[in-house]
Amino acid sequence: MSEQAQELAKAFEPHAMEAAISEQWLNSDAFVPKDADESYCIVIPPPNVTGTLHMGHAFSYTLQDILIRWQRMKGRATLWQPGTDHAGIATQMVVERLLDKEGQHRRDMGRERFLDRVWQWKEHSGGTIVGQLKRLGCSCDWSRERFTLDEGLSEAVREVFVRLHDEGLIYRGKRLVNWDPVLETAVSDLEVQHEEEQGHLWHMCYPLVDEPDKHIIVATTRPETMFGDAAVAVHPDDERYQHLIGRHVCLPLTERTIPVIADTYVDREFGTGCVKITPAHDFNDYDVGTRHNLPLINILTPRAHMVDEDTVPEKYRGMERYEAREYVVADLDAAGLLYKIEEHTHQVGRGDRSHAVLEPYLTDQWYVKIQPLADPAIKAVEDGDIRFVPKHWEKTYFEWMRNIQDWCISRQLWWGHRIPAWYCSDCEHITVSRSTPERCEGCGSTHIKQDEDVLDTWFSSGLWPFSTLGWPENTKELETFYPTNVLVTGFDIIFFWVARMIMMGMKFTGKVPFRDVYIHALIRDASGQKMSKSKGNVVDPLDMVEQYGSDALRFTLAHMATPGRDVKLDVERIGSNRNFMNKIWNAARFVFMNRGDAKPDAAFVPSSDINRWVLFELDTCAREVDQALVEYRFNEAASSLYAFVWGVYCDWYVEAAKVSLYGEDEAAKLDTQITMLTALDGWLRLLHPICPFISEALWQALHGESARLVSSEWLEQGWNGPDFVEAGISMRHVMNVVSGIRSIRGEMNISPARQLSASVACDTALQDVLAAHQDTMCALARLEKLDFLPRDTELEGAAVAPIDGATVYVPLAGLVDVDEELARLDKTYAKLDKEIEKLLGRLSNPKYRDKAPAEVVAKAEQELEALRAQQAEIQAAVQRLNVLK
RNA sequence: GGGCGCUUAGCUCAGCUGGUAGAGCACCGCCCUUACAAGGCGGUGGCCGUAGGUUCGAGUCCUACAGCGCCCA
Repeated sequence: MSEQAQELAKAFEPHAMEAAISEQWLNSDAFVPKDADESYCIVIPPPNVTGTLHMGHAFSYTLQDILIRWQRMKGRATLWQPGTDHAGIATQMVVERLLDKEGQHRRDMGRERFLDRVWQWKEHSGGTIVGQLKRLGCSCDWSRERFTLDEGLSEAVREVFVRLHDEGLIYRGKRLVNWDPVLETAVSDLEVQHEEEQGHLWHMCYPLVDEPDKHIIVATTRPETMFGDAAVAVHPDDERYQHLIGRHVCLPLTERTIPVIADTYVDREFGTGCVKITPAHDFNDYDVGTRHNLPLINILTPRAHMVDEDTVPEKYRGMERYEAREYVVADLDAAGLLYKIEEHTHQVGRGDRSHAVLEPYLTDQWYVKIQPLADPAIKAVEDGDIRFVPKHWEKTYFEWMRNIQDWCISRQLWWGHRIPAWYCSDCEHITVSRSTPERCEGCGSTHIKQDEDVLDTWFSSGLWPFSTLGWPENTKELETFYPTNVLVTGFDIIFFWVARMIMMGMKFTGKVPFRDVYIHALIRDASGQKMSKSKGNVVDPLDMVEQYGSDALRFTLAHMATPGRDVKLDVERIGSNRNFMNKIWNAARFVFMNRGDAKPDAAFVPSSDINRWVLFELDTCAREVDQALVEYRFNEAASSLYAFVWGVYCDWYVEAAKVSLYGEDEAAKLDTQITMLTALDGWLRLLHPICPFISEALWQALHGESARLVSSEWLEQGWNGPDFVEAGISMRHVMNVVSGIRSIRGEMNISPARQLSASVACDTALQDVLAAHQDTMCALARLEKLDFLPRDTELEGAAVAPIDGATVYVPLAGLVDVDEELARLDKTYAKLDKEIEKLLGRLSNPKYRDKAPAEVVAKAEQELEALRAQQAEIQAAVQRLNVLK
């Protein structure tokens, strides 16, 4: 037994092995890009610094690592740029919750102390996810790790802000925003989750000013906002209400009167066809208000309590919005002004972080004028400069980009990039500057104060592909790696992030940030539910790594990464792939036990068919894997490897190789030793991108401890010349014979331990081919004897397996009874019959013969002939057996 | 309301440019054969959601419908 085999444990044990390999990689420069003519770069979608690795991350990053490792092996200068995102709202919330437990609040602490606390927390737990990525085997260049709040990246943010501002593309405006009353910040349209909720439709009576005994009934889902009403609107063509347009109604519970206006926005079918218009608290009403020049009446505080102002009757001031609703409804009812209440389901907008019901709220915010940025970004995809994979995601992108709204970029948070704008208290001027200014740009006053707010996190993430490479400096990295090759991410952030990177990239570098956008699916649990902590159906990738090893998890994820479909993760699958890893492990052990003094040799041309055949199959597998990865078909790469390694190398090749390995012929033995090592070397290379740990460990066992697969070359041999093709054909026949015998054995329940003898009836040409592999067939089919008969020999008293070009006989003599064999033959006959009928149906159609390509017809005819021959054999066999009865 | 996706073996899913259905798991036999029982060998199982159409030929292309899911408003 060789040294390597002794070192390898009998069963695959990922823990220690993965840790050791990981350490080797991380303590070397294996992940640092080498110099090369061509480059390849992926920037990591930065995980949230507060986060821990979930299955979605594991999936996405596994796919990226596969691409990176594959390209690295193909010899490109390869950079996987890592980093994390400061995740403004999420991180601030986490720390606020911590403080809450200590009975503290950030407002009491003050900005500086609070931020100290967040940084402290970031230092403490910010590294968690990075450690987890390493555990997964991610081959990022960790020496280049970035954080969105780093100095360099912050500089990029200020640069972009100032430039956009100077060009008039960033402006400050007072308008309605989506306001989160719990977090007390504005959020963008994208951060609103619209959910259908059960609510009510309150029908309220607004009396007419000049006919107090008559009233208009308005229907609303938010009665408490009535204090902000500026009008009642009806549809201009609504015949029911023509006489009301232009008149006034009394606003109940107040002293105010408001006009009745006509606007086509009103849906005549909805409610009563009369709606209250509250311009300061509803997006649609805001537009109506603008058209009709209505006043904006704010009635809410930032925390969604009723304001302490004249607009709200004294009684309701300070009430929380839902409390106020109850009182308003009760008071209207008491006044006889509540007509009815209906059950009503409607869309409610909630904050995606706080889950609080958002308020349309009138505030001053900073906006990016987006259309000038969007146009080139749309064009880049239209022109094919950026390619979505799968392509249909383009539609989603276009749909959003073509209806894009100006982007609210200010957030009323503390954690993030502070807006580089200073307000002067002596004049109205706002100074926007890259560096902190001493005085007001307008009047020179020193009474300036920086904007309290920070920028939306996505504002900095949008710069990620070039800010991480050193922009705004013109760095070597930028020159080498930008535009990057592919962005790998989930569809859920096409708008949030992908679109913004394209817009910002085009604007500030003049180039697309990446050529391809590979959109992968979402990971769900085994029953198709989205994984979430609250549902408790989260499968923790680290648990899986713990249980089955990183390679098994990675292989499973790659295998399930079919384009355009969500992934239902079944833990059992990971278990079976762990078994695959064990299979690999043991196959390698076998090779090491039997390698002798041989070494793998990529230039070696084996002399035996078996050895040529396995290299031919390996070559095919290499092409398949390579092509699959070119097309981002990770599942096909995984399938090809599985089929080759298990189905070809382990199931057939290793078993067949034993004949020469255990035999006396030293030349044949060496031929096999070199081949099995060469093939192992080859498929470990192919396996490396998907299963880096086990492939690395075994490759080092193969080549010696100083060898590193991670920095080695991809397999590109070309074992596909005529000799290899021919060997493949010969082996196909050999395997047919073996399978035929195994079928008889299996179906007749003949013990595997029992040695059989068999005969093959075939023409001399095939006999020549098969005779060369007699030992192999005997070994694989467990035969003590195999002989050959002329093609049309009929052997009596034998079980029959017709195969392509031959008939295999296994003498029954005392093995099984005749009836059993007859039943088996019947079954086979019926199967063939079905096939034949199908083919006949096709071939008997003259149009088919006429129009189908000649080679297709010829193939069908050949098949038919072969099937008929097999059927004839069975028929003959049945007759012979019947004589015996 | 607009858009997108899915529907194939008991389960989870492959099936790329149309050539006549595959895998894993499960299940049923027989085996602890000196790499591996986390294994080996053999086997059962499918009107490819429904209805039309194009075609010599449709799981694959087109249309409609149904069910499920997602996104946007």
